[in-house]
Amino acid sequence: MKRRGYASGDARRERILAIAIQEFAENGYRGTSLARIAERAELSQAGVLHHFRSKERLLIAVLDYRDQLDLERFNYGDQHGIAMLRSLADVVEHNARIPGLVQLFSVISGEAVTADHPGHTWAKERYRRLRSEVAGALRRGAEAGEFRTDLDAEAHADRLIAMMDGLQTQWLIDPEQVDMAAVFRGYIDDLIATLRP
Amino acid sequence: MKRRGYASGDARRERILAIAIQEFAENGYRGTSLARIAERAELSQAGVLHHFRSKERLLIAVLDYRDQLDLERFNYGDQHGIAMLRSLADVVEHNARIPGLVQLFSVISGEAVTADHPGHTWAKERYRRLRSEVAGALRRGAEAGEFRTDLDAEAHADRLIAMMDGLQTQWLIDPEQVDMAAVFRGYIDDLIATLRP
DNA sequence: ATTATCTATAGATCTATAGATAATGC
DNA sequence: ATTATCTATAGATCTATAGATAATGC
Repeated sequence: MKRRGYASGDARRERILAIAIQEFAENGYRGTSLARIAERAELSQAGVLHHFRSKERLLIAVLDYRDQLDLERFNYGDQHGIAMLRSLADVVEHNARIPGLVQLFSVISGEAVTADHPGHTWAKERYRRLRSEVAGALRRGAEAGEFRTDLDAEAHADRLIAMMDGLQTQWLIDPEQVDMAAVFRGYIDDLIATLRP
Repeated sequence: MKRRGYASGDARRERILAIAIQEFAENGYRGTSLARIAERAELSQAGVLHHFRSKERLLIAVLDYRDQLDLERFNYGDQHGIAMLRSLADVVEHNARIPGLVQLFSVISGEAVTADHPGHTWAKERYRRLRSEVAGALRRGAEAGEFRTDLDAEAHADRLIAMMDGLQTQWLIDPEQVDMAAVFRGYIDDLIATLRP
């Protein structure tokens, strides 16, 4: 069995992770170099690889870390129906205040459409989980009488996720032009009206 | 004044362009190497740079070429109202048959959120043009009596573009799980019903 | 004369590993 | 003993340029 590591090591790992988030978000996986991360974390490049065995493992660690942050903030399983939809709008509003993390996700998802990208499996599973959680919450809303019972939960889940992602891309590329949070909230309001039984 | 180039050169440029589309689509700008393109086009890496003066210029040429293909297929300015919305659904259906080109756009847009990416300006202008064209076509639809007159054309344009892009990402990452064309057509149908005066 | 190629190479990168030394904490 | 570092380096890349040679077409 393995020991956990020394306290100074834990702190350093946190620091590397925080910097790696910024670098991957700014330059993607392929555009990011370990040397640059090492420089900013004030240790040697080999030092970074002592804590994370390869660049690929570092990316995975970053993605897991981000997922964990999300989970702490927003637990999809807790809500359903109209409350869940409004929570999604809150998430988008919150995201508008953290462009760095949004960009990480957006850039990596874009790169990861290729099967051999180290983030491919992560992205695939993330979408599957998100889709089934949102669809489930919609179905529970219909059962609770908040939505019409003939709604296509899967299709609406796909649409909701697509709308969030698509607005993110537009907003990141040209923030002046797109009020991501307002446009998404408009969509949610219209959707609630449409789905009313 | 400069001559246009010899016939054999034109053919070679076309070939390089076609291969570059595939490579940029597969690996992004940063993940693509001129050497690999050269190998596939059967000339030396320096030969590629004779035709396109730098890697950056090659990317720009690829993006312009793709825009031109799009323009030949679909002229947004020609249509408005419900017909325009149905045409958008046709475009998505067509895209489902050309994953390579869709992926090029998706990967480059993802990378290009960073301001220093060579495709950043291209992406920005592309979104602005698209947004104003779609919004204009919606407004003309309202004037023609097809849509209610209080519609927010800009917001709906943003939503439509976001839906197309977002569904593309999901579909590229996990084609089995998402029927991009069907989900988008469902959105269009619902939208037409909602916007009816 | 212009264009299309090639080889060779400068000058930067990059990741990952080997092997050494120092600090930590059971 | 384990962990945290470092330096040094192997072994691959990469882009862009210089300079030479061959083909094209006014």
